[in-house]
Amino acid sequence: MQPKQILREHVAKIAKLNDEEFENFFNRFELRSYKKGQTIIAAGDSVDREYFVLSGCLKSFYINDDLKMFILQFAMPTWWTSDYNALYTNAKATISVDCITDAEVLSLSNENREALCREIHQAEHFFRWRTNRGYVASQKRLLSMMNNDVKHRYEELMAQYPELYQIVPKQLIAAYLGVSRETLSRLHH
Amino acid sequence: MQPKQILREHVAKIAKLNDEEFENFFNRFELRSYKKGQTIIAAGDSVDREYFVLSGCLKSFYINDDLKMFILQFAMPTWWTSDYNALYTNAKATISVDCITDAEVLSLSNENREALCREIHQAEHFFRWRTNRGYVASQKRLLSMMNNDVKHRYEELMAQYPELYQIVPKQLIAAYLGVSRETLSRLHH
DNA sequence: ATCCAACTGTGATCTACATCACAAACAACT
DNA sequence: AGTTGTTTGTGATGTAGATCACAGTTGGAT
Repeated sequence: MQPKQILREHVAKIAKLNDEEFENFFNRFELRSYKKGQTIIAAGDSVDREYFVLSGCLKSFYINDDLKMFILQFAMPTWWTSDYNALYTNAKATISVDCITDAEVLSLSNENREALCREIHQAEHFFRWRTNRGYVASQKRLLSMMNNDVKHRYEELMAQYPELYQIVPKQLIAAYLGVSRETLSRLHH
Repeated sequence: MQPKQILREHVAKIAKLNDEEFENFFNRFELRSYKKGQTIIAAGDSVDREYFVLSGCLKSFYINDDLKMFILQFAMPTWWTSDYNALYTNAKATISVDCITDAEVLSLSNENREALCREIHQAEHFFRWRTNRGYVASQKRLLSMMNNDVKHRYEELMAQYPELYQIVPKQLIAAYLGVSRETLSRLHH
């Protein structure tokens, strides 16, 4: 399917844009391709874009002082990702984003998003709902983190995204669950 | 300060509403007062409102099968709270909200929020930014949960909201940090 | 002032998970 | 096919924090 069509169907679920509006909407994006392992945002970078995944799988992650990695999100097709704190506040990135597989994305600058939101009321509506969903998902994950043990969290993740099992090395799944790769490996006993 | 003025200043930080628009905005809210300990949303309820805190302190929390409580948020003046999952999806509440102290709030129905967002572009803008901030804060907390030990998380919380120490029983602070009250108590050694 | 309920501190013990160390399996490139 | 790096499994040991039990303390209601 065409990038334009993918985005159109995604947006149509939430916002009603006529052809002219969607044309304007789509034209604000840039199509980009990345290879497996390529970095899109590195910690320390200035961040002025967010990314809508068309194909492949990205991860957004934080690396602490002991060089331990924590994964915030696996971004699959039709997911959005960036370092939103940096993007919204003009701070330097503390979250990095890179490619787990080859990937195609549509990238949108902060400036263009805000322009769209100004020009097209329904665009603002769309981005409001997108973040609402993200917020609810993030709270759910926080609760699961506090409430459930690793096994439970692992099964939850696999139930929700079975395709991850194929694509993503287990040490990355461990970094998402907030557990050591050794402990994750021992789960199958 | 008057409820109207508190809301006006809060909204003005993000959205530009003229007098007429703000009048419409404000009139959609209902002023409510609650006593310490009163429940605003109980798990299992239908949820059709969210709450803007004028004075006092609320908590939003989840209680698991073992009757253990986890606190999502302490809602202080100018904070918003609800069970947003339930509110957005029309599901029954899994998150409860009640009053840690006597409190005054402005409540806004889902319907009225959506009407405002339809009628006033800047209202939609406001609610988009409010959730953006919440989303970023929630991700930060998730990372801190995975990365830092209890002591670190406790100091972080106290640095950010020193007033909590006075108002909130320590067992509730423990429930926010995701730790037992005994462990929190032993932190001061 | 007194009573009851909610809150806080502290010891003893238990457990989920981390860390370290090493070996085996797998993939990728030349 | 062989070399190199990346990923996974598994044993041994260490530790942060949970849980249970009980005592002391605070605070609101009558």
